[in-house]
Amino acid sequence: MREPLPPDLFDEVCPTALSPVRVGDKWAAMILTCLADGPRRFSELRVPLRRVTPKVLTASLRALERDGLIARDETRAASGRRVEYRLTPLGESLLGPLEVVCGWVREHIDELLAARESFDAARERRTA
Amino acid sequence: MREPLPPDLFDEVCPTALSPVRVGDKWAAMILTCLADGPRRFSELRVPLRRVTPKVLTASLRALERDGLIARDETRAASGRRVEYRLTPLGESLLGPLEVVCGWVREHIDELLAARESFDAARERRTA
DNA sequence: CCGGATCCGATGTGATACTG
DNA sequence: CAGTATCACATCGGATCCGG
Repeated sequence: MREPLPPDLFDEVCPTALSPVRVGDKWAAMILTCLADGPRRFSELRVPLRRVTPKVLTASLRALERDGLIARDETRAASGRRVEYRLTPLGESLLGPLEVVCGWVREHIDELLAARESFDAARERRTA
Repeated sequence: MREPLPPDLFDEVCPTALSPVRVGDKWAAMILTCLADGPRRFSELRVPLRRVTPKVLTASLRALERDGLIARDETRAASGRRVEYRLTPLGESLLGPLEVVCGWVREHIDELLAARESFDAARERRTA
């Protein structure tokens, strides 16, 4: 948690768009993962999620907050504004199931991609 | 499996739209569940999934087939056409994780709905 | 620093009608 | 029986610009 999140955390792994299993919207699973080991600031989350615009990140965070999976803590000080997001107990309880499906995807992503390629190739042949 | 699928199988339970966890598109998880105990014909699937139009059901089945999760078997006979869908080994391997997330939803759906209601009520107050 | 406002294309979902 | 064709609509994700 003390360490900042690496910028390439989701660059290669976790191709959410490719997985048949989704948690919340496009970015929700990554957000939960980022919060698994402690609270994070908005700008901290933007590092690994650098391909998402602020607006969309806000929308995802709001949706997770609405579901009671994360909580938002805002503190105003002379140094400026500080907003932190953290998992609620409910959000933490979702980490287990989330890891189960992530494990499944990691284990079978090759079969999945091969099946798609094969299917698309067969369709291509039929169209041609 | 020999028994037909009950028409109200998904009427109350499994409010997929309410769950933050999704498998494939809107109907994919229900389809996999229907196929868990054996192959089913297109028209058999339409019984529990009576709120989905043929076009959308076809699209869902195609998507699952593309991912290699189900297989499509077509046989033509004098009695007419017969198309059956069944889980592939890959599809069967997904049943475990699927049940894990379904269990989580069953266990926490009340907290989830309460959180949403509370959040929306607070937002309502702010707007007013 | 942490967003909101606005616009827009892509995608998902569905009703209705029709077909090999 | 097992789908297709067409049209319509809502939501999602993103680009861009703006604000406290």
